[in-house]
Amino acid sequence: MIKDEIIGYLKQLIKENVPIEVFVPDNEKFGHYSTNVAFQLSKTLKKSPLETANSINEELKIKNAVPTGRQAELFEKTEVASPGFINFWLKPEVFQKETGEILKQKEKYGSHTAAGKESKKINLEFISANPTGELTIGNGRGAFLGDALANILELVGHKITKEYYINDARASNQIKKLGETALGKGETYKTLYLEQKVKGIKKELEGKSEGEAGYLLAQEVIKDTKNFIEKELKIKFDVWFSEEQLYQTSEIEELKKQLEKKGLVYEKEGALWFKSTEFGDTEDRVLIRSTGEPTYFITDLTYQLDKFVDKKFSQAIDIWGADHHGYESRLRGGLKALGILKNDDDFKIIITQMVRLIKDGKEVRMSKRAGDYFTLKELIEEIGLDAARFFFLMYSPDTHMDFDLGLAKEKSVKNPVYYVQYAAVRCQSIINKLQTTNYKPQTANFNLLDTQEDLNLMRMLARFPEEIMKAAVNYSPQIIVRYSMDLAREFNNFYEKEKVSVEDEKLASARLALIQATLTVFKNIFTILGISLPEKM
RNA sequence: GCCCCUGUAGCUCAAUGGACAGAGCAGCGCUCUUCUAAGGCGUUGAUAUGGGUUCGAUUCCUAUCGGGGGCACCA
Repeated sequence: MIKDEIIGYLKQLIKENVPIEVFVPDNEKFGHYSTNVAFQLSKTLKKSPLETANSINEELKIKNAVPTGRQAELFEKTEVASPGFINFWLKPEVFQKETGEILKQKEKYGSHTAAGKESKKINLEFISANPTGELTIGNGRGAFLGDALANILELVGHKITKEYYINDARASNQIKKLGETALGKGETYKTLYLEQKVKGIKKELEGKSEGEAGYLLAQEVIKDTKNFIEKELKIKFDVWFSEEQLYQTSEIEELKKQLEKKGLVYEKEGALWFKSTEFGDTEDRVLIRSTGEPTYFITDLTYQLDKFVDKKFSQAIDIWGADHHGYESRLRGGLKALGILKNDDDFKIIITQMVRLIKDGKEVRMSKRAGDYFTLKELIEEIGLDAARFFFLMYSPDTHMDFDLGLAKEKSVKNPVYYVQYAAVRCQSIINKLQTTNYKPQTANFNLLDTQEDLNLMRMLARFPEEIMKAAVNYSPQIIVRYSMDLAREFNNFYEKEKVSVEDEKLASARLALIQATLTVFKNIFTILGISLPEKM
């Protein structure tokens, strides 16, 4: 990454141990890249940030004057700006060379090898919806987030296992309630969707207990869900983990003993409680009910423990809906008590906030139980997978999203996803049209590309690996979505002002190669986000 | 009452503690004999409120006032 090269040079100059940050400033009058390191240094040096920045810049200038230094190949100009920023302008060759890298690395461009740093083995669990109905729009948010995040983390060199936890235990209350619904003895989950599923397995249900009936019905729902996730959402899970299977082992029992041994449990009113208040929870929680049945808590704790102990993941990432947030301190406390977590990040929980669905100016209440909810399936039928993915991914999970159905549908042409796709399709279309001419992009001389628009586009392309890294470190796919919009804008600007088919064939070849590089980055972005590249628009 | 998010432009959302707070949509005015006008250019417009920490606060702390969600021997 270009950014890292700059950091490398600064490290040679700065002996003090301070973090060196280099970033792309918002305003281009502050340079291609910029650093605030003088502010950090001024404290230890007891000089003003401006003085500090000036002395660093003087050293940079001296080194830059030596024609053999690599540094001299990097900086065109460095400048100090009040109150203490150092701004860098890089030579065109830096970006011209980087554009060549894109064409060389192709679909690998943007990825990082985890050499030097430890490549983590990460378990990423998401969706994990209860098998009591179809996936909701809220599930969709977690689904797309998890899928894109997996792609991003893989690009920076981690090994990701995508996992779906199925809450299908016969002994659980939820499955029993589902069974009641299946047998017509209760209406907890009564929906049209389930009624149809029940019809399909009427014979098998006869004479079954509630737990068994619920389990059977759950299997039908899961079959559907799995199919929907793979075929419609285009998400591929590595592991589908069944809660019921956990009940078949002795692991829950063993965990109970382990906690007892550590003195972290006590009995009260016939139930076994975990002292979760010792780990930051607001109250203690039941592990084993007075009926002798384990709660979801101990089952889940067993499951999470299994990720670290048996399967040897170095990090587990869970994506939850907002309604589960209260559960975090309990579960985290349990894992801490067992000595599993070295630091908080080992078990990373990402909470996605609610999606409010607005229809005709009014909020559509979504409840599985009420049965009048708008499903993810319906949403995708209405606005398409690309738009759905893009729209959900462009916002931070912390945002309480308002999703206006009418708007999404009616204005779908103006949805930002089309803006980005349009730019990519334009690239493709230019390539299709011109690649049959005498232009030879494979022998492109990028040094010929030196107009403002050429350079702006190349600079934007060169940021891609840096954006991937930023997105990975912050677990934030929305960074890539925002970047894709910036790139589309930069490309459209380029398109307005520069042409590929110019008289000078060498220049034309270079331009065509630049278009190819742009398309490559677009394709890589689309792969991360899971959206398609239309052939025509 | 306690806990988790959250309050930025007319609307939906951005901004690892950085410089003049950015986009899209909506509005207004330009722009297609040229590789896709689903494009480009210009323009109007915002950090809920009061303290604090800092060279620097939309960001961190605190109080107040709003909004969403959660507080089960459900999962």
